[in-house]
Amino acid sequence: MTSSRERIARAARELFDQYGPERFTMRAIGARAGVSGAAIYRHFPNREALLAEVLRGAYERFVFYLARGLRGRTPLKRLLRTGEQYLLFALDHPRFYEAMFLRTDVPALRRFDELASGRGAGFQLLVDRVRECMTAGVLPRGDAAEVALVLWALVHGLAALHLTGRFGGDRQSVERLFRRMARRAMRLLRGPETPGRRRP
Amino acid sequence: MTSSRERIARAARELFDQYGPERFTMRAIGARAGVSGAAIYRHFPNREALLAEVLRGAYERFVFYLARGLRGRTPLKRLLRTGEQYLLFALDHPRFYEAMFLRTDVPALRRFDELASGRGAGFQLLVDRVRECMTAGVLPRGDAAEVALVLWALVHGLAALHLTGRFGGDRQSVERLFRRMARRAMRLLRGPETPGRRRP
DNA sequence: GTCTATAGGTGGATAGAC
DNA sequence: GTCTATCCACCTATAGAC
Repeated sequence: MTSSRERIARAARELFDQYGPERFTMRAIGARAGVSGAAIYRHFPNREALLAEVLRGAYERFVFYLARGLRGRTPLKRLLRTGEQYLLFALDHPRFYEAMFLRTDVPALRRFDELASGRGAGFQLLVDRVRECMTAGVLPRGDAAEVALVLWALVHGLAALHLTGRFGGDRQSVERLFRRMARRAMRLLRGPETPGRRRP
Repeated sequence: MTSSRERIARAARELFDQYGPERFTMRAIGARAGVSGAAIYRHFPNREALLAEVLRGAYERFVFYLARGLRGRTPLKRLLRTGEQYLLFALDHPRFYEAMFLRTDVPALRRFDELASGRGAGFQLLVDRVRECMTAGVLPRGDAAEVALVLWALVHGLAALHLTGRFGGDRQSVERLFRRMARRAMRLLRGPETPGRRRP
């Protein structure tokens, strides 16, 4: 037994996940939920509130992806896996990712600036993985937040260039490039002071 | 003596540079050029064509920025400068940069996919700088296009996170971080095989 | 060439019947 | 609660007077 509100929220979420904000119209959402556009206003005050609910769910899912990075057995693997899960979220939910990290013209997003910024829970998860590696001596000690920012820029840049069609390849090629990139970055981030394994 | 066509094109360019595609309406462009919205259709067939002209100019300016990277005195400096100029274009013309590299909902942009992709003149300039470094032995030999792609992702990620407000800092802090990032990346990209200057 | 007026479309939101 | 009808705002583009 699903209520109308649930069906509307579900329709809105699916519509946004598939097509992004452009087709996120009250009429289209209503049609998908089996009601008129006007009926939605009995359950949500306006489009903005409905969109906010959809995006809240997207951020939850995003953090859920990142948290899977904790499953790795070593600090380095946890860091790599966190980055991989970040990319997977972008590839699995391109419209969500675009809205969350690429666009600036979705007013409802302003409510979530905290979540999708250097102050958000997602980024903090990455910083924690970097710090963990530094503590374990896998990465040279330093500003964990800055290293995390560089890694974020790397994977975000890759995801963004792919999602906007600048990369030109398919999903598989992006995932492969990410793995090569991540390993190279980690190898390099050990710094010239510790090439190979001279200082364990 | 400036023709109406020139005044309209100029108004359109300035309007887009300042506010992006949202406010790029025929009425607003006409108002800025001192004519009505309808008058524009005597000089351009439709909004799309006018937008295409604006974006063509933006890509020219973009390549002009990148070409300044050629002024550096060493291969490494030319590469770093190319990246720096890339970032400067993004910071000087954020609305252009957004439209060219962040957005997917500007139909007129599809005409320029070549230019803003891995097959474009801009990217080729970067690949050339990387290959130059490899030839000079500053970078370890390898797939120049792939290394260029990683560098592109890095600087694009930084520009994109900044422009969408995820970075949180001001323009200066981004430029500073870029320089630290670029130097670190170059140091690291020499690879663990050649730390310091063991193989000149 | 430029104007005003307007056609024609889309989309958010409300009114009032049921 | 849900419907249809409608209002309002805003956009591109065209028609026809000047």
